[in-house]
Amino acid sequence: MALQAPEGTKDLLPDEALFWNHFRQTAADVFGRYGYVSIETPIFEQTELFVRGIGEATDVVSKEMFQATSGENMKKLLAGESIKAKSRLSLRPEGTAGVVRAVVQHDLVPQGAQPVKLMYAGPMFRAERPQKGRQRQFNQVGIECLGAEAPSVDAEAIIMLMRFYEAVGIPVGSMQLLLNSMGCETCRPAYRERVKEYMEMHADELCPECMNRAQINPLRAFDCKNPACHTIMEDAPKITDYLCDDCKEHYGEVKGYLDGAGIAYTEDARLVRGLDYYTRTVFEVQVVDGLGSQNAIGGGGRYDKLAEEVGGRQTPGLGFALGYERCVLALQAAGVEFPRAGRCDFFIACVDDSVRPVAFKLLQASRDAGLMGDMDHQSRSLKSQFKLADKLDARVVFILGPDELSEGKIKGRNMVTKREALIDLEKMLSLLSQFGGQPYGGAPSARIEDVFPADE
RNA sequence: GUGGGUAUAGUUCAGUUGGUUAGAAUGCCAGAUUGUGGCUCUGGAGGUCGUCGGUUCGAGUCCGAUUAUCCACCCCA
Repeated sequence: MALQAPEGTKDLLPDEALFWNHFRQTAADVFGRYGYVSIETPIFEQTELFVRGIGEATDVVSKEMFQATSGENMKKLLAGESIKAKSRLSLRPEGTAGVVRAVVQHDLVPQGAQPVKLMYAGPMFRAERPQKGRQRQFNQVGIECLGAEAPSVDAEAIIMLMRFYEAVGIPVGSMQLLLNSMGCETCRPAYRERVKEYMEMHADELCPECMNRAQINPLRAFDCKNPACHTIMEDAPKITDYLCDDCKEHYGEVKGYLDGAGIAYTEDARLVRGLDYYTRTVFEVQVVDGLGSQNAIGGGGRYDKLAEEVGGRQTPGLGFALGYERCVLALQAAGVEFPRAGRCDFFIACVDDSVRPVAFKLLQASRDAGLMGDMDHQSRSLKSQFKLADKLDARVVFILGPDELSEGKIKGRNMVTKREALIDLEKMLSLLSQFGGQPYGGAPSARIEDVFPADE
């Protein structure tokens, strides 16, 4: 049997790849206005980064990471030998840890400096069982802001996130923004203890898994889908009642900024994110249609201790990530039209093979001048060539045959108006050559109207 | 890791209580008189029915295994 893409992976075929590019471009446009600039970090990192950054007890790290060890080291591991810590590599399961590592390594936020605002877009890897809205390799777009503790940064990022969804076409009414504060190192431990105590009081009513959570990370029990646990946890102590004064103030100011910007949100004391690094503000955006049970299209929060965790100086941070594939599902559910394939200025149709060399030369000159066009390479009938031109959505078809060539002309046909006219081949070539110089990547570029005016 | 569903043409799917040469739509290719697209019409190519085994005179159809995939749990974007 023919080989196929690995479990949980998906090819982005041309139309989809086109939309992925559009999606990233939109993100760059929106986030760029808020001062975010791109960063590219490796797709694999030392495993230790994720263990320390995300947390050893998290599901993401404890059971969902793809190891990416070299062949030599893999042999050693299989033979039961140990390898150096720095040789233990993993494919990144999320983007934040790598970005924070880069910020620390290159000291992008020197003491007392302005905060740094970074964005990224690319594939993440988690060895989970695939289902709707969940793949083993999936694409995320995310941002990280390091060096600023102010609540305005939190609010700004949330506003920016919602603006992005809107820009990319997700109906505002289909989204719900959930907001919570998880406290900091001074108030959360006490709160955790209270939740743990509460859970132990209700030990016989909670599922075994939640009782396990009570020991490792009690707050995660808020996420349990078991109805019984759900009702028990409804009455559990709420973090908002236990926030220290600083956290309470911070959270209040975030909400104030959001209110002022007219951003609707739902406070959800049960919103606890599954990554250990989160502190204070956490948020998640869910959609109602199209996503099955994986209904979060984006989420993030503040992580004021993460930089220290990976060996840097104390640097407050905040970020979010949004899942590309899930956004696509949400867009499809909302019936949003996807942008079609790119422009095609012209197509050169050859009446017979004798004119192909001239057509080829003209085609190349046109491309060098900045036009997008193509010709047939299979000696197809003129009729077929027109069909092909139509499929490419060419605006103009140039027809070149022995008749035209003998007079030094070429015929053009506007595919919309159906107007046809003969133009001088030499004039066309010299016109195109004026756009030479830096044909690719440069500004000067011919338009199809320059060569074949739309109407006269 | 656990549970359930599905597997037939490039794609989306039919296929009767097991019975001769496995179908449709769409896509692809070619024609419908002279060198011209979309619409329409006609024709054509394309499938060892996921794989292996079993029951049977006979299996796309029934049974088992296996693989893949989808959905759900867990968790996350």
